[in-house]
Amino acid sequence: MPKQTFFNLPKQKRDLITRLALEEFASHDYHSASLSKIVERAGIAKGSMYQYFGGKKDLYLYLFNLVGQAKLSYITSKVPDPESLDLFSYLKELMMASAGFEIHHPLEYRMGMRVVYGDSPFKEEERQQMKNAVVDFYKGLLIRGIERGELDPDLDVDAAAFLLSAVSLELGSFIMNRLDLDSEDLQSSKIDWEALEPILDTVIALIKNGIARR
Amino acid sequence: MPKQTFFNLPKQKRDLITRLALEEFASHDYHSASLSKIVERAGIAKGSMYQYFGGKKDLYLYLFNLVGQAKLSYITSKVPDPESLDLFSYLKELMMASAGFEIHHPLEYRMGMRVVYGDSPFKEEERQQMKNAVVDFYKGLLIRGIERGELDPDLDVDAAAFLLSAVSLELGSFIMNRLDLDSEDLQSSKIDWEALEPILDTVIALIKNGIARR
Amino acid sequence: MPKQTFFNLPKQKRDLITRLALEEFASHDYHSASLSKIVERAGIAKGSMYQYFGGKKDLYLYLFNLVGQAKLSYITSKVPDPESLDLFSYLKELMMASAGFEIHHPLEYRMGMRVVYGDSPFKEEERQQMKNAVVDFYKGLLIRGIERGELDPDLDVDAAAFLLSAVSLELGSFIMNRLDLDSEDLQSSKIDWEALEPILDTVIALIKNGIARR
Amino acid sequence: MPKQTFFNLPKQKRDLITRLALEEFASHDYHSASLSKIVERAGIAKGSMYQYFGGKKDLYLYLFNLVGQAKLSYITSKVPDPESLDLFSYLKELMMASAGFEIHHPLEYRMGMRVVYGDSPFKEEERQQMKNAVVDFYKGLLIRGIERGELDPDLDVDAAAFLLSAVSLELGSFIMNRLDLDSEDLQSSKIDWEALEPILDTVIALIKNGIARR
DNA sequence: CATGAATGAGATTTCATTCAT
DNA sequence: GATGAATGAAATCTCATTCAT
Repeated sequence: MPKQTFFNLPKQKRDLITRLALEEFASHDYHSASLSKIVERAGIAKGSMYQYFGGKKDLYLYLFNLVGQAKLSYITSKVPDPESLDLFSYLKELMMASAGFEIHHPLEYRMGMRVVYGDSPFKEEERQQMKNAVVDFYKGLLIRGIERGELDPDLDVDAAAFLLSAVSLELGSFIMNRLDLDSEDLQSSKIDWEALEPILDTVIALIKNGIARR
Repeated sequence: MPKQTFFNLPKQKRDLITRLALEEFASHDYHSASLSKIVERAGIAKGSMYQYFGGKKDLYLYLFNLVGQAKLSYITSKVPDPESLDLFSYLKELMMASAGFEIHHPLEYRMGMRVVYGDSPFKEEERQQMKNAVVDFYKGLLIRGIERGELDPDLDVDAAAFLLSAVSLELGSFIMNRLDLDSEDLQSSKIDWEALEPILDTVIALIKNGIARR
Repeated sequence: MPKQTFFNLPKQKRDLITRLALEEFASHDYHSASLSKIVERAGIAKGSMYQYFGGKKDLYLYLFNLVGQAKLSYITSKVPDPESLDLFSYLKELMMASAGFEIHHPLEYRMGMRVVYGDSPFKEEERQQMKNAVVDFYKGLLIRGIERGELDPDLDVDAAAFLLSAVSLELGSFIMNRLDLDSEDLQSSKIDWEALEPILDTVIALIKNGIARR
Repeated sequence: MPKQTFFNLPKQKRDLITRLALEEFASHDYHSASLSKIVERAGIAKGSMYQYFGGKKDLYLYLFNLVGQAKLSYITSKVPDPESLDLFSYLKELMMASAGFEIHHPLEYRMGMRVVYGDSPFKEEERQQMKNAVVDFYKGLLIRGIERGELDPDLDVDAAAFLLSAVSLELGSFIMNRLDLDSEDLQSSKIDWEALEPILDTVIALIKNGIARR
């Protein structure tokens, strides 16, 4: 919840501040991230940041929400209507979109990871809620899958949702490994988008059928 | 590599310092963790820490090794000979032991997670190596499984190892959720150890057979 | 290269800081000089110094340049055109001005001596360059003297320049001795300026004719 | 004035400590020189230094005296009886010996320079006394020269002594320049001893006859 | 006599935040 | 609304010195 003054800024300036702040929080811990560095790079006065935001925490929360919205709208725009696909196709689209976000918005991705794993001004409770939100989303998906007869009604939905959430959390790391990329490649976004699909096919197949011999 | 001074301390004091340092590094990123806080809580002089350790980084590396050894010896002591079990039984034992460690050594567990995800004095390269070590371990396991005919020779070993590593990373979080525990419960270790087994059975089954309807 | 912040300060405050810093660096080696002491005496916050300067080294370099400029402008203002005087008269004027600077700017003088002889953030190479600059200046003077027929063409210019540089370095010490002064007298500047001239005459005569019997 | 315990040490150990301490004080300011570093390198306990010496200052004074004695005995051993030589030949021998000391005992030389120019636990008064001791020595020499008819009775003895003292202080620096050496060459003592003589001849001639055209 | 752990002062530096202009 | 100087707490680390064993 930045102050109104922030939204009164010319879009260009607002975006500059947002981007630089995001870069800082993406590459540093909440505690280690430095407002001083941000304002220095942005070429604005330190006091101005306090005209725009209530303080460091306020800025953090703003970016956090921004990242969440960005991810949501990215994925929403890429993934088709869940009703039009069977569960596993939908899962694949979802994960491809998710991977796409990580690749095309590496800053947002890395900030998101820090929210989950690193220091943050959130209480532990709130952190758990975030993780649960993902799990709950997958739970909803699975329940619908059962209702539509795509999944076994006896499926342990909690456990399966956990499996999906664990995979999706680490998926980015796996893809980078598989494509032999590193963070810098992400920045420059020279990703072979079509190379993504077979990787996801493989992962989804494993989730679907397990690793056991048939 | 603490200095000899540290090892000459009476065990009680040494353990106190180790525990307090571990608590600090378990609840804060490397940069945010504060030597000053540690010595304050330990009731020792600031200079004394520098008699014991070369500096912050030295202390961190010491704890890091400690955690690694603790985990290794814990798991080694709990998990039976891999040759005497089929793959999935072994996996279950492994993950139970792993979960047991997380439950009974929550500080060590959280410090370990920070090494993987948070800021650290390690170079990115070294961090990747650690993650890869886990994946490689699972790869070895899977390859043996194939050789023993327990797994399909066509299994994508990399992808499957990634799946296992992702699950094992998040397993602690899932168990805490399932048992409705939080960090404080972990500290007091009032865990129903026998409640663990069915949870693992479920997870292993999912990994084994996937989530699809049969 | 202090920050703009420093130059924006009211002259009074800027001068206070400069003077106190100069006093500290004049009476202590670079390593021993203490920013903490300076800010304490100046009655400003520790952090403020870092608004003004990049750090200890930056402050040191600033003072170093200040001293150099002060000396240059002082001497330039006192010493007449070298073309209008014979070599030894010019030398005398030069050394009188130099002594005058040492007497009237004792802090600057002592800081300068420390740059030459004491610890400093300069590399040894740079220190040599400074010393050489003085020697080179005298070499230039001597060469011109030869060209103008005032000196023997066979004069060993290097050795003579060394002699002049050695004398000029220690001249202040000699004058203080001769006039029975100490550092405190310098501070209060109760110097009999006219007493200076015969001393310099004597020294110049020695340099000119040597100490041997004629 | 070290404590008796120091002199009770086996010579080998005593020399080791002396040498390492000298190295430290030769390359650092009094303030910056570190007892900790010395004992670390010497492999002895910190407390032991306080059994040997009253403290940092005591150690410093001990080394200071040692250096003085070393220089005195070195020069005494090299320079012939002053009665057997004319003044300028004696001066030349003196300065050659002095230069020889600087070259063959660089640590002692550099420590001596620090005593004169750098920070030290001596009061300013004491520092002046040391400088004066050198000047007084040259004064005695000059007075004897006058008495023996080698110098003009009207010579300004004070000024001439100052000249000699200034030259002798900087002589080392000049020689190093002339022979194109640096500190490291000193350490390894690969000095062409015979190259020294003509340099000194030149310098002495300048002192003797001045730089003026005849 | 030797040891070396303990101490606390003091060093440089960074940071979030406030507030007068 | 923008500025940026001022602040002081807090961080890491080094050091000379003491003292119990």
